Amino acid sequence: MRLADGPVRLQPMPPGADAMLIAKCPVRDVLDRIGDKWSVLILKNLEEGPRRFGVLKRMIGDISQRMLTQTLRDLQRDGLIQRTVYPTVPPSVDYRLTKLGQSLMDPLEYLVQWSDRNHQKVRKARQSFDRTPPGAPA
Amino acid sequence: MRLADGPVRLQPMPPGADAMLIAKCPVRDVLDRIGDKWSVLILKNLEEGPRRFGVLKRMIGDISQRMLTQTLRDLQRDGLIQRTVYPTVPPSVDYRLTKLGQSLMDPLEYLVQWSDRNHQKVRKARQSFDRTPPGAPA
DNA sequence: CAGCATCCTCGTGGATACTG
DNA sequence: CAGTATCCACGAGGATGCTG
Repeated sequence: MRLADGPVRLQPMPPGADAMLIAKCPVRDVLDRIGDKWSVLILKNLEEGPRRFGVLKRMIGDISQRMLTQTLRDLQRDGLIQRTVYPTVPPSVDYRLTKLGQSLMDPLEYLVQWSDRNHQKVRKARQSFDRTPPGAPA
Repeated sequence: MRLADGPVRLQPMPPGADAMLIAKCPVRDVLDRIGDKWSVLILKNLEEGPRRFGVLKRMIGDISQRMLTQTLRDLQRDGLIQRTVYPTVPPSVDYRLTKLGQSLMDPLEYLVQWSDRNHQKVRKARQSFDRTPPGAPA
């Protein structure tokens, strides 16, 4: 796979050039987007169809107005969702997945499935680790 | 990425929205892990086999010692990688994927594939968005 | 209704120095 | 070699008030 634009570095690089290594990694474009706190939640909510701003806010519940606006904007910027403004009074706006956004839901679904099947194991590993820290007495 | 680790209920929600709660969404466990800056890069490097600390550091190049140590410990805590200490002098430690960790690579691979195929579209959408901001003159 | 503007907290992660 | 320990900059994200 391509984590970098070229082969993974075997030797240290001058600082700054290495930052580009990650910056150019395609999967980081995705992870930086869906890795944030709200993107996946919003995407999931839009999977069933167009949703208005207020509806999204109520559905998610514990998202601030600020973060909803900002995340929606970022998703739109990346071409994953489309924003439609209806010139009514008061204004109405809805959001929906673009084709690109819909296509992202497929790989995302695999991740969700893995999570559903394995989150218990992760939680158990976590508890076990916390009970018996690395520096534990023999 | 600040994800809630406990129950989060600020206001009453419509029925059905409860499933969207962050605290109850297993995929958050995964995104919280792989969504950080280094986890995927490390996991990818471990895909081919056990790697020692110093090797990982050189392979990745621009990761600080602190973040490599910390991310490795978090991955270990979640049961995704195994840490093996060889009591040599000087000490030698290697890391490898657990079965759980390996199984995560599959859904991750779909994400990587999607990224490789679509990151150009994302970048273009981004550029287009930045050239023509939402509040652009009619 | 669907935002924008502002202030502020706190977690992530970088830099550096030290050690068994 | 494989870490710890500290300090610190930055930005994500929460709270609140205002607006077209």
